[in-house]
This record gives sequence, structure tokens and C-alpha cells, in this order.
Amino acid sequence: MTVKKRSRAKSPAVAADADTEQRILDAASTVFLRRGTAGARMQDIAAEAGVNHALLHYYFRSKDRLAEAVFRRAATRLLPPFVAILGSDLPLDEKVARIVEHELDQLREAPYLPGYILSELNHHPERAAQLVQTLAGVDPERVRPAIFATLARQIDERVKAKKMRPIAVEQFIVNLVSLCIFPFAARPMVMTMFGWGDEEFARFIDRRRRELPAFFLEALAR
Amino acid sequence: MTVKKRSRAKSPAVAADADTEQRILDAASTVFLRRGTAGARMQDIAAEAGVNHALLHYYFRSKDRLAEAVFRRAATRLLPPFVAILGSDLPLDEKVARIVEHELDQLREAPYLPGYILSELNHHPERAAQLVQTLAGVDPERVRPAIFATLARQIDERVKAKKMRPIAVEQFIVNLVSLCIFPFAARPMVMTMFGWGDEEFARFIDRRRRELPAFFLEALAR
DNA sequence: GTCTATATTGTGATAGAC
DNA sequence: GTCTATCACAATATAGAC
Repeated sequence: MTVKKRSRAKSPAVAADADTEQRILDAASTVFLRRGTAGARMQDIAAEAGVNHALLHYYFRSKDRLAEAVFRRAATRLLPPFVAILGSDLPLDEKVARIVEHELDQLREAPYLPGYILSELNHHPERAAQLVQTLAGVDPERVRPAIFATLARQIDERVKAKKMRPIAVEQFIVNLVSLCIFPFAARPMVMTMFGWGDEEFARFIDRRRRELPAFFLEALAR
Repeated sequence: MTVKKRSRAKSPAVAADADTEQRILDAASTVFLRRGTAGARMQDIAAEAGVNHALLHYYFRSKDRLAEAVFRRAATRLLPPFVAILGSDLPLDEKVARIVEHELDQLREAPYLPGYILSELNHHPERAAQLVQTLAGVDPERVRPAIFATLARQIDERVKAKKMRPIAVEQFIVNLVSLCIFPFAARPMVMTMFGWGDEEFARFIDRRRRELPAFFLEALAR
């Protein structure tokens, strides 16, 4: 059960090709994100990385550990920026605008990310807890109230100023995340339903990036 | 390659216990929805159904066919009502209200459905086409324009009456679907992030069911 | 129709040469 | 570090008795 610690002091002189461990991790991300953890084959990952499949075990010991590394990296890319913006002291409209722009820009480059994360969390809900800790770096019990307090105060101020209808913080967050992430998670369905190819979907997202902040903020205005 | 047609004329006299094929399909749904198609094991399905695993092959021949049957059934439950309401001649606000109520009621009973559908479609995008045909019963090229035309007309009328800001039909639909379905697809994440158990999530959905129509319609009002 | 027993792959993982 | 060869077992699938 003890984890064998390998010494991996790469001599920079030989590094003509990219770091192998990194290449494997990249390949694993590609395959896991497309096929899902359970559906992915170690052999396919090895082929994608252009290495022998024995090397995957040399570097990551087991499929489970490799999958965990990929999941951790994927989650780290998706959530922390969101939390950072939401917990900042920017004005509310600015937060919304930035989140929409950032998420849509990010996901345009990695459209499989949302589907993969949601899929993994549905099949392995226990990883959600680990995820929250990873993204916070600390106990979520301490991070959550901080974001909530800031956000709740901002909402409350706008409500008091009669510029906004009341809304619970949780509903606010879920609405915003839904509108940003779902279109990518449902990309195959959306494209088929509308009879789209990649370009049409890209244009759809472009437009969404421009119009979504107004849509969202208008929903709360009064 | 020919599919062996079995004769399955059940004598109603003996049907003390439930139809076995149905029991298997139900069990398969349960397991596939929780574990995903690739992650599910035929043995687990057999155990869940309380039958020998050889029977799964007797009734459904292979895991692939069983998975397809489950997927078809799941998709049939999720989408047709949505399309039906959207394509009806109800007034626009009524459509929104009914969709929200119906979807949230439905998904409260089957919370794994959205995650499962999205997951399967991400891993097997080719099934999306089959899905659209299944739900329409006919060529989607004929069904899509009909819904679009009705909806576009309704939106246009409200815009002309200065009661609504312009919005593309596609964005309208995706926004509505996002707000209804995403919270369930992201249920494990939402519950963990907010530190919720089942009851808190249920209350969250209850509240959402009441407030979402207004939120959505206000977003479009002017 | 339902079971037991068995065949047949597919796939993760390791040993050991280089 | 990287490869070849091989193991061990899990999982789908089938044969055949009842």
C-alpha cells in the first residue's frame, strides 16, 4: 500500500522532446474528457501520447490515480476563476459581465470540460468534496460564508435601492452558472436540435457572450 | 448478424410476479443512470433486478442493446413534453410557466436523468441524431421549423408591442432549458458547494419552481 | 424462461530486458 | 526511462441442462 516514490530528476540537457509525464497527462485529459473515465482505455491514452502503455503505470501507477490527476486539473481550470470573481469586491454588474466573458472564452477552448466534470461528479459524487477543498485550498466551511456574505450584501444593497427584485444568493449563483455552462454541457444536443455544425455553434456562443450579461441583469432589475 | 426473434407470448395466468423484461429494463435504468453506460456492470443490473445475469442476454442480447433501450426510454421521458409545450399555441408566459413547472416536477422524481443524458451524449454524440428522430417520430427537418416559427412569431409580437427586448429563438430556448435542467445535472456539485443534504436541495427546487418563471420573463421584459 | 457452468475476449497491471 | 512479453482477472457472452 505504500506508494513507491520514484526519483525523477530530468536532465534538462536531454529534454529535446516535451516532458513525458506532461505528455501523458495531456493525452489522458484528451481521452478522458471525450470518453469519460470508465469508457477510456489506457491503450488509447498511450497511443494519443505516443508512448508505450507501460509508461502510464510507471508515471501514474494506476488508471485510478491518472484519472484523479486529470479530474483535479480539469476542475482546477473550471472553478477557481469563478469563485475568485464572485468573491471579489467588484460591483455586481461587473462580476456578472466578467464571469460570463471569462467562462465563455475559456469553454470555447475546452468545450468538453463541463460535460466531463458533470459526468464524473454524477458517477462519483464523493469526488465533489475533494473538489471543493482543492479549489479552496482550505476548509470550504470558511470560504463559502465569505463569498456568500459579500454577494448577499451587494444584492441587498440593490434591493434596498429599489433597483432589483429580491433573490436568494443560491438561486443567483445557480442561475448564472447554468446560463454559462449548460450550453457547453449540452453541446451535442443543442447542435443536433438546431442542425448546427461547429461554426454555427461558435457564432451562437459569440452572440451569447455579448447578450447574456444584459439578459441576466435585466432579469433582476425592476 | 440476423436478430433472433424470440416468441414471448406471456400467459397472463402465470403473471403473479411482474413482467421480467420490464423488471430488467427498470433495473438497467437504475444502474445505468447512476454509473453511466460504460461504468455499469451487467452483473449489477441482474442483481438489482433479482434475476440471473444470463437473462439479460436472453432478453436484450447484448449490453449495447440494453443500453440503447435505456437511453431511448430516458430521452423519451425528458424531451417530448418540452417540445410539445414549446410548439403549442399557448401564450408565451404560459409556455414558460408550464415548462418550468413540468420539468422541475419531473426531475425531482428522476434527478439522475439530466446528468445521464448529457453524459451519454457527450461520450456518444452520434446518438443525438437518433434521439431527435425518436422524439419527433419524423424527420427533424420538418419539426424544427414548426416550433421555431410559432415561437419566433410570439417573441416578435411582444417585441413589437414594446413589452420585450429582442432575443433570438435559439438563445431563448437554451436559456430556458439551462435554468431548468442544469441544477439537476450539477446536483452533486451544487449540494457540496452549498453544504446541502437532500432536504435542502429539495427546498431549493421548490423555491425555484415558484420563482423561476418570473425571473425568466423579467429578463425579457422592458 | 430461468438457471449453472463455461467460453472468450478485453483490459489493467507487472516483470524484466535494454 | 522506455520497451516487450506476459500475467491475472474482470466482464461480456454463450451453451446446454432443467
